[in-house]
Order: sequence, then structure tokens, then C-alpha cells
Amino acid sequence: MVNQQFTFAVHIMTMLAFSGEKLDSQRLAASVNTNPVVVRRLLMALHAAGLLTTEAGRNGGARLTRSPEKISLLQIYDAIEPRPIIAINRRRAARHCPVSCQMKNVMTSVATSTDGAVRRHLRAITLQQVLRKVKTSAARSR
Amino acid sequence: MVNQQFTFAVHIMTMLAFSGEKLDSQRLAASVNTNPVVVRRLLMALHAAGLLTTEAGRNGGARLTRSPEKISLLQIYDAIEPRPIIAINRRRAARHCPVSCQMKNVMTSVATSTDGAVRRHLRAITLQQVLRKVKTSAARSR
DNA sequence: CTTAATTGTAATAAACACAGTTACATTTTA
DNA sequence: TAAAATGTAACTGTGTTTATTACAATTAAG
Repeated sequence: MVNQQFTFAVHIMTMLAFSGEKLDSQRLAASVNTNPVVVRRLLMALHAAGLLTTEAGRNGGARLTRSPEKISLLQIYDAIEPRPIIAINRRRAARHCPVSCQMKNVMTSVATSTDGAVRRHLRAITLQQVLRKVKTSAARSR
Repeated sequence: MVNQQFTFAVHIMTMLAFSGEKLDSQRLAASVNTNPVVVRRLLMALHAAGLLTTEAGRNGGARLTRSPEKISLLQIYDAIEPRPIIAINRRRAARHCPVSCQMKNVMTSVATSTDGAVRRHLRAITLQQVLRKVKTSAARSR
């Protein structure tokens, strides 16, 4: 199974940006086509990151804490805390082997810099840009 | 479980670059600290990508097809054919919802450009650089 | 020519991650 | 007080990854 949490989270954030109103997990789940509990788990992560507020009780739901141009995909990415792009071999190294002994250090640096490349890329994309793309594409297909 | 194929593959390639000789799957597996069959599966992928040759039979094993400065981490990455960094939601969209209908397109573009960022980064790192780092670090820790 | 060592590859098992689901206490509004 | 929603735990089912066993095919050594 592929991890779809980031895609789900961006979808949820885009829905909230699109509507501009408070939406409940049921409504969001219908748009993502998943279960409301899956959505609520993501809402909690996004809430912990300060990207949205949630209200319990009747007429509860979630809404963005700030406007979409002030939210980057990197912030959503970090809220979800995804697995690292490149995993490191955590096994014990073969002590007599120089390559085995150094691979962890070397690959950690490769993994970190690769992560940096992804983060720089996502930091440059705002929720506003995603929203605009959704709106113009939707308009075109009408 | 975390996918470690890329790390394993870079380790294997670095071992072959370091030794400059033919190494068998047993020897490589000892350095990576995994099973020889796991190594052989990766060797097949690396062989299919033209990065090394393998010989069956007694005194068999693998060796690089060219010098480490002509091999990039991107070539190793592509040989392994890893899962995409960002997964797309493949479920049916909610037809009445503009966001739901457009998310697949929008996220596909985000996923593609993110993949590009990773690829540009890995293309700039050569096996020679990895090898040098291993050698200098090993020398320092002696 | 026989034996031993190695790859190539299939089949299966074990460990783990993820999404889905049910359930329910808590919160809030009507 | 009832209804509707979140927060959250527990469990299930499915898919992914690595490990392992097994063995045919290949190759070199003696």
C-alpha cells in the first residue's frame, strides 16, 4: 500500500481553502473518498501544526487559520511527518569492512540533502497556487 | 517496513567501486548485513540497468561496467525503480465536487515536479564522490 | 568427468505499515 | 435533553518488504 497521507492532507486543505467555511470530517471524507476517521486523524496533525482549527460538538468541523497564500505545501508535508525519502540501513556494520563502517554516515548525508531538495521544492508551492489550479481547471472543464 | 533498496544498492555499488574486483553475493551481503538473495535481486536490477556485469558459476560474482565517476546516484535510483515520492489518490472523485475532480491532476503535477527535484539532486552525485567520502572518513577514523 | 561454488529465480514466511472500520466518551449546539 | 460532531482507542484486512529455503543452471577447479 502506498502512503497517501500527504495527498489526502493537501486535498483536505484545498477543500477548506476552496469553501472558505467550516467543514466537518464527513464532508471532507466524501470529497477524498475515504473514511471520516482517516480524515480526523489528518485534521489532528494539521491542527497540531497550527494550520487549522477544529471545533467539537454539533456544527463542529475544521477551518483554516490563515489565508491559502500564507500556507505552503512544505507546512502540510511537515504536519504529516512523512517517512524519509531515503531510508538508512540501521543494521550493525561489518567492523572489518571500511565501506560497511562508513555507509551509514555517507547515506545519512545523501538522505538529508535529498530531503532538503524536496523541502525547498515544496516550500515554493502555496495552497493558493493549488487552489487556483483547481479553479481554472474546473472552469475549463465546464 | 521501510524500503531500503536504494541504500542497499548504493552500498553494493560502493563496495564494487572500492574493491575494483569481482565480488560475489555472499561477500556483498556480509557488508550490507543482509541475505545473499536480497543482494542478488538488487544485482539483477543493477545489471538490467547496465551498471554492472554478473558471472554465474564457480568464481562468479559482479563487477562494475565503468568507472565510478561515470555513475550517478540517479542511475542507481532508476535501476531500483523505487516507488514515487508522492503517491496520488487513485479513488474515484466525487463528481459534484470541483476539488475532488481536479485533485488528481493537480497532485500529479506536484508529484512529478517533486520527483524532478529529487532526480536533479541525485544526478549531481557520483559514485566517485561517495567512494571518496568513504575513503577519507575511513582514513580519519583510523 | 566429477565436484564444488556460484548465479538466477521461485515460493513462502515473518514483520511491519497503512487504511478502513467500529465503538464510545466528550463536547457543543439547538 | 437530544442530536451531531470531534477525539481517540482498538482491531482488522491488505499490501509491501525483507528474510529464508530450495533448486536448476552455469562455470571453474581438480
